[in-house]
Amino acid sequence: MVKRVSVKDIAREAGVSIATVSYVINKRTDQVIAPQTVKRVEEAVARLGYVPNLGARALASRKTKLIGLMIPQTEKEQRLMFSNSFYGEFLSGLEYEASKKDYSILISGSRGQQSYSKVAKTRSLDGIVVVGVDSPGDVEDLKKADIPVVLVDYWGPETGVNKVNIEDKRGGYLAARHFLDMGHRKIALATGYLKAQGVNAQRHDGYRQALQEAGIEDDPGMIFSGTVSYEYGLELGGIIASMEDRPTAVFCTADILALGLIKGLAKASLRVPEDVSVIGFDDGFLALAASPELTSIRQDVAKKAEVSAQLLIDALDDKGIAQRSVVLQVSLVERGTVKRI
Amino acid sequence: MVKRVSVKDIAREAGVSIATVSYVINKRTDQVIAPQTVKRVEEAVARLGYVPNLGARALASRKTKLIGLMIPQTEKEQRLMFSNSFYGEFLSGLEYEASKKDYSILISGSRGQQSYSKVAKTRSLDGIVVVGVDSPGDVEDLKKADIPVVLVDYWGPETGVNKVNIEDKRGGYLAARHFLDMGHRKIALATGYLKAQGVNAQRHDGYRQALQEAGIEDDPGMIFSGTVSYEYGLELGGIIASMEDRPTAVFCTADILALGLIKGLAKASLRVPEDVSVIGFDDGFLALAASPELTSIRQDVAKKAEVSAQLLIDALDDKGIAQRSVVLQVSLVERGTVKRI
DNA sequence: GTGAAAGCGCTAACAT
DNA sequence: ATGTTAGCGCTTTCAC
Repeated sequence: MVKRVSVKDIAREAGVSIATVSYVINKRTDQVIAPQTVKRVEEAVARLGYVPNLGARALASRKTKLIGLMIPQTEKEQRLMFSNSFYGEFLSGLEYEASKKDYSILISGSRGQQSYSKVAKTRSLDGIVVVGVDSPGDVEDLKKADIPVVLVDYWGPETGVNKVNIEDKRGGYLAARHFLDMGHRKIALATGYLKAQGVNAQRHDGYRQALQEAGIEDDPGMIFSGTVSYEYGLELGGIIASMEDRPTAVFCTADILALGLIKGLAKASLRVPEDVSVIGFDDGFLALAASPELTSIRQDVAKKAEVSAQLLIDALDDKGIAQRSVVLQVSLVERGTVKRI
Repeated sequence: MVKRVSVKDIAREAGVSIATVSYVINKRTDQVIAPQTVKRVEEAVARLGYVPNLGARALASRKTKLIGLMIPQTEKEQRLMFSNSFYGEFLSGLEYEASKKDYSILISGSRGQQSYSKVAKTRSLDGIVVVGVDSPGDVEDLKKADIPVVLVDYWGPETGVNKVNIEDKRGGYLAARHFLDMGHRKIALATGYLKAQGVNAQRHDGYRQALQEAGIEDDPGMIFSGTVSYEYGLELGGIIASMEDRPTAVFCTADILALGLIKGLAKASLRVPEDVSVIGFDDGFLALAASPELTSIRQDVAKKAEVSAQLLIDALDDKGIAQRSVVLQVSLVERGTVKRI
């Protein structure tokens, strides 16, 4: 590595001390520096092409300006789950907001003994955003890091952390309610795993509540739970097509699941919505790419990311571990995959 | 922040010097430490729950174990382009490979005066991967960072950097050739912007070569260039549908473009492949989600990411800025969107 | 207004 | 086989 330009070099070049250089670089208002000194330093900075070394700054100031984004991993291979475009979109929004305040994003999973808190300490993260916490144990671990935390898509009761959610339960309710309004009675649910504190359990709750209100009793045979993937949807399409007492409608807790399902049904010569009605969840561009276009529960992922960044950065600014909880709205977007019967 | 456990604490606890602690922690083979001393240190580490501070280590060793991933930004809002799932998949693969060697990934764009080289210096990145370099100027800038670089999807002539590409030109050739073999003569191209050193220009070249070989002369009216997005595809669908001398086939340089196009055509009551044949590029899950399933040029994104990580880490290990170039294969995957005429 | 000096946590000569 | 010590580049009291 070529010789780095450091504060020392700037100090020499400008004929001042390194402390003064530091004051100028950080535009500190509590230190009064003569305007001409400021100018000399700034010129030296420009002339020598100085850029601060955030690592060194972090060591001295205990602030890295680094935010960790923890993403769930695929079961088989332990790869970060960016196949689901939801995560990419979230990252995109988070980075956008964070960069406005000069924070960078470090991506990580929690592989093996690489726990969240360990990554946080090793990398001296200022704060951490976790999407889809796996278990309450993870939250406990996270607290050990002793930095502001934002939990996204997690419905656990824990306090002392920030939370960002959407109205998952209402989403499930809206979907099932819509099916009911359209005359359906046999309504299936296709979902990711139903972890106790996860979003799917909430969506399931909402779905069930709507059915109950309509006097329809629980039918475990109508609940299909697996991975949130196109492949699982595809598989389900085949399974549902071959059921003897087939549902007339299926609520999928993710658009990607719905697309797979529609394809799976098509392979079994079942058409949507003529034979089976479908509602998805997310309402990303996938919903529009489907044919017919997918009726779906809309959530605003960019907003979710923006709010997450805001809560975290606010907490970081306050120097305290704030605790807030935000729940964003969802809505039903009607398109072409639900038929009145 | 609670008191951090440092090497000093471990040294005191184990009754050794901090140098010894460092040696043990880093399992250095050039230093011989008595087994029992190693044991004492390791016990102290476990007892006190010590985790190294990579920031401090970086300052002393000049290695951050940080790899920067630079992603193109959307024009309007300057958000990282994770809407295209290609980038998410790439990130996923890169992180997976990098984490095996204890490297973390820092995500960044190049907003405003935040040039690649500046980010690299500020964050003391060990190496950098840039997907879809914008301009030759960026490459020049990148070299200023003076660290190993991997350029992905960039066909410039620059030396001194690693490059990872796929057979873009051959992909374009295969697509056009296939249309020709199926009897098509009026073949349009739908693509992202044709930057001189970009992948689209290559795919365009291959497409054109195939047409030329078939004695078909260039027709600028058959080239449609815009953003790589579902929306642009949609728009094109409408435009193409209303052409008086409409093409019978369209080669899209991205699946997402093809999906939009198919939908746009459908809105104009044109069916694929009955009225218009379509071939996409990437062959990700979108190709399967389309109906009918999309004929597409397949590329292996996970492999691309893996190779990128490998080239970079090799260069990092060698302490030199190696220079290698890898070109991965593509192939035509026939599905249901091309009709023989 | 500005500077001297300590120290953040760690590595790497160089001693011993 | 282990310890001493000098930084890495920066911020931050505390003097002057």
